[in-house]
Amino acid sequence: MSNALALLTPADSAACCSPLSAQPLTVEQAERVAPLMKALADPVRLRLMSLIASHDGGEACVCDLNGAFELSQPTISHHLKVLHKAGLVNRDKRGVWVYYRARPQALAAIGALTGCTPI
Amino acid sequence: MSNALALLTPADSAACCSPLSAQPLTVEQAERVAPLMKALADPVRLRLMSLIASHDGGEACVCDLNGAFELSQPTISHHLKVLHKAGLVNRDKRGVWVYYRARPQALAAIGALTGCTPI
DNA sequence: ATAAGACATCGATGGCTGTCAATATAGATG
DNA sequence: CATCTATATTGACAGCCATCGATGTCTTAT
Repeated sequence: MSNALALLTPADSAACCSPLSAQPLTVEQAERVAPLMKALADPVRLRLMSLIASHDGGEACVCDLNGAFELSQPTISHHLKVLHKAGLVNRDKRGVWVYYRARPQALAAIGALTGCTPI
Repeated sequence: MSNALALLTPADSAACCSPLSAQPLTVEQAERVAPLMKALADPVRLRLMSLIASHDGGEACVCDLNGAFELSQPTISHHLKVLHKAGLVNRDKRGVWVYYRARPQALAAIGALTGCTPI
């Protein structure tokens, strides 16, 4: 699981706001960010990510998430796997339960392109 | 072409940074942002958007864009159409040439979720 | 050991997507 | 009008994706 987060050098980030508008993205930058955005570009996964990130401690149990959707348990499991493979969430099994924790750096990597980078 | 940009109320934006982590997205919010992100979640379209946004005057002629990729002209045309339908760029035909112009509000709508909202 | 619960994986299916070659459209120019 | 150039549309194809039911795995409880 290589990390897709080292997207921008400090110099890039200095070009606040929207580096995407500051200068053309390199092929490499585009190919690193696109999978992140793709993983998040789904209503269910956006809500999952938001539910996890806004939950107490920045993490949520799958048992909390399944009930929030009118989708089968395997489908939710699939979406969580996509988020996990993209590096947007960490997975932590504790006893019978599995907790997913948001990785703010991953979100920031997208925000760094489309919005304003804090620092 | 309904506008997909009125994503967050001023109250939402006040919750800087990463509203996605502040409270769970509503179904409606998620369904409005996801198509925007989906349109941008492709390496070619990310570069197209960046080329357009960073070009002089925030707009670029298709003739400038075709040469930047090793893809057929119809394929670039297709990707521009996707960006246009998502509301990420405006289309302006002037004579024989077509200019695409970035809509910063659209980018900001994504940045507002994943990063920090300026104002 | 057996059963029950939490979550993941598998296999299938219908729909969407990126790409191209071929063709169409429309404006400019001779 | 005929032609050239810039861009879009069409049709086809291979590959990916969201979803489900069925099943597997692992952990705890009885």
